[in-house]
Amino acid sequence: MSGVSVKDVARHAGVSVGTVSNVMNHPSKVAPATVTKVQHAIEALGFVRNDAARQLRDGHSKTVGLVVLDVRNPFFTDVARGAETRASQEGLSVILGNSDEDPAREQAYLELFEQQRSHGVLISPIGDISARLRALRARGIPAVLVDRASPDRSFSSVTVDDVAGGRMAVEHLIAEGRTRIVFVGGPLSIRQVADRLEGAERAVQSRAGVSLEVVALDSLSVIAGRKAGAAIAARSEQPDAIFAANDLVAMGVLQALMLQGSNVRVPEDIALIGYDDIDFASAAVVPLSSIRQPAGMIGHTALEILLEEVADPDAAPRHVEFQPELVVRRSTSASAVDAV
Amino acid sequence: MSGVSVKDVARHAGVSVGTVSNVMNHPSKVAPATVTKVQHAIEALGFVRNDAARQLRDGHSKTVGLVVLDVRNPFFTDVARGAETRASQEGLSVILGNSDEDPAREQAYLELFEQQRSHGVLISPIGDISARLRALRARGIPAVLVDRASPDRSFSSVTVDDVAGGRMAVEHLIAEGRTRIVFVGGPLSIRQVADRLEGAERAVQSRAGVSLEVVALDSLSVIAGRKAGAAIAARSEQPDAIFAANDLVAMGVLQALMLQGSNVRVPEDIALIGYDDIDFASAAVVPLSSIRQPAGMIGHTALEILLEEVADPDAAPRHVEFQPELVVRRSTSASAVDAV
DNA sequence: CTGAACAGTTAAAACGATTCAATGAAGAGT
DNA sequence: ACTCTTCATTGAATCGTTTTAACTGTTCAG
Repeated sequence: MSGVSVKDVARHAGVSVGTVSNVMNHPSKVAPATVTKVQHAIEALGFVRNDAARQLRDGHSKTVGLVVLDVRNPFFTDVARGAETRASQEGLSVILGNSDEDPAREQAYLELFEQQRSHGVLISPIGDISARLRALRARGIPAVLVDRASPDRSFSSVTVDDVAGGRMAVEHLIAEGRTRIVFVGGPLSIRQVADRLEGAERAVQSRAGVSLEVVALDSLSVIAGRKAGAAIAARSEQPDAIFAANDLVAMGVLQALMLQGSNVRVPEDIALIGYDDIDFASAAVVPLSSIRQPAGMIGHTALEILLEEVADPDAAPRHVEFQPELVVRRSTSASAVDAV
Repeated sequence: MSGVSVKDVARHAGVSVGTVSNVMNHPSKVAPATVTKVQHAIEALGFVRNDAARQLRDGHSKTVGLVVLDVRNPFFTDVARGAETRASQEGLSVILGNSDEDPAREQAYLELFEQQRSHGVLISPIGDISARLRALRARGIPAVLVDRASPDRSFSSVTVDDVAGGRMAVEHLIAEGRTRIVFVGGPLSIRQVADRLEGAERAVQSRAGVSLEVVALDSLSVIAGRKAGAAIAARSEQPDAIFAANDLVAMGVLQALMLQGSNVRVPEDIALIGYDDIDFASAAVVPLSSIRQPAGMIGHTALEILLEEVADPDAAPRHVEFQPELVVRRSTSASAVDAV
């Protein structure tokens, strides 16, 4: 039922299997008449190449693995789309893996990509996986870190300057006259979170009379943000500004602050700024100020670098760092004309 | 450098390749002492199974393909997560393909899954692909339609009753006293959109004095919604309610209506309801009423059915239909206590 | 003490596409 | 008429795993 192989095509077309293969992979090496003859046979038999066999022969597959922290975060789906666009130009497919911030799942995906002998791997790591990535590299599978540099810079990376982003966010809050600032985010083991916090701390250090408190979360989700927001809304002494580690968290915080019964006004009582500038930020209850990152560009660039490493495995690692951008909307500035 | 094969493991452990394979796949057939010996060799050499070879041997891969209309729509990422959860219990991986509502890309993904001899395919189709799916089935790759039934019911499907959902949305608007209703959505070639519209029409038919106008879009995105919203805001004669074909569109419409300069109030002047109840709906400028679909459940169930079909290819197609649920928030009812 | 049953292991035959060295055929040049 | 190219095609080997049939001991029932 399912087994139509090159052999069948060859027989049907009256040529050898080698010729059938050439028609598909090096048509220029084959006489035009033969090409059409073979193509007719392929058509007639409904032949579809068995990718496993092809992969087995040439050692690696036509796929690129991408492991992200959270598929539900639009930032990462944008990264994925960027990577996919570039990949498809090379005839590669992107396999999207969702680690959900779980090191075990991250491992499982790397294992899968290794078994599949992927062309390469793009990863936004959660745990310390340099050992694992080194093993992959030894096997001929390069890796590019996305949204996070490797501690020892031994792997290429495409990042956004999260420290700068964190600083921009908090400097903006300070410029708006805020002094009691809370950072909401976590886990701090995620480098992006730690960096944004570090940026925030630096912004505060240079100013007298400004305090920064950290509310740690165990995941960067709307739900976690909601919980933190509710806790803050219930306090007797409230901060006058909140910097959320990403927009999902910010949306959750915002929901909690605006709940019926809470009498917190945003931005009058508490200013709120997020991070990523996802599509939904501008459509929030109160349009959300945020730090914009060029997500699609990041994916695109990461794949570009990966391709270079495939072509030249011994090339020195490259580190591309994009600069984030402050987007001011009403959640931090009552008078802001909301950018869209 | 990369080539550690069973043969190497076998030599290192002093056994035959068959035994190595048995250690990995049927450990009970092998003497305990031999098992540990082989495992040590695997460890020592850093052996990782070549999936292509395995696939080649047993005819099909350990992956399931999933093609969705739009990865950026949280509804679909939720479906994907549901499917992935179930799949990983069976040791299968889900390959997520994004058709972006483009039939050509949809084709490309099906082609890929066919070449990879996937276990099966879950698809939320854009074009008419029954012929293509029939070909897949003939090759032993079952398909389950997600969020859309096949016209001739020859393929299993997991759907939500979109006609009922559309009806619920518009009946709710009518119950709130609205009479000049606009449906914003498209393309109508997408069955979900057509069904939701049909439901809307049915709701209107039964009521006198209620009109329904259709504003067609060419894609279900925030951007497209924004454009439609702007056009509606600029009219001299405005509708008093808008039913958007999904939440992304609704968010776009909402952004446009609330722009500085527009003096449309939601819900006072125009009530707005979306579809899908994505996480962000409750965090919108004006919390968004919507029609909730059990996204994760849909993915989970679709995969479940797929597994059944893999086990028994001749089983009759199954059709599971979930019922949608109305979620009322402030965008349609000023007095609503916003559900979260 | 023979034969059967059984456990553990092995060697060899698949799976299907690709590639490369070898072969054949057809012209071109002398 | 002969070699020399050039072009098209072929056949066989190869990739790494799994499986099956065959083989070797060993144990045990009769």
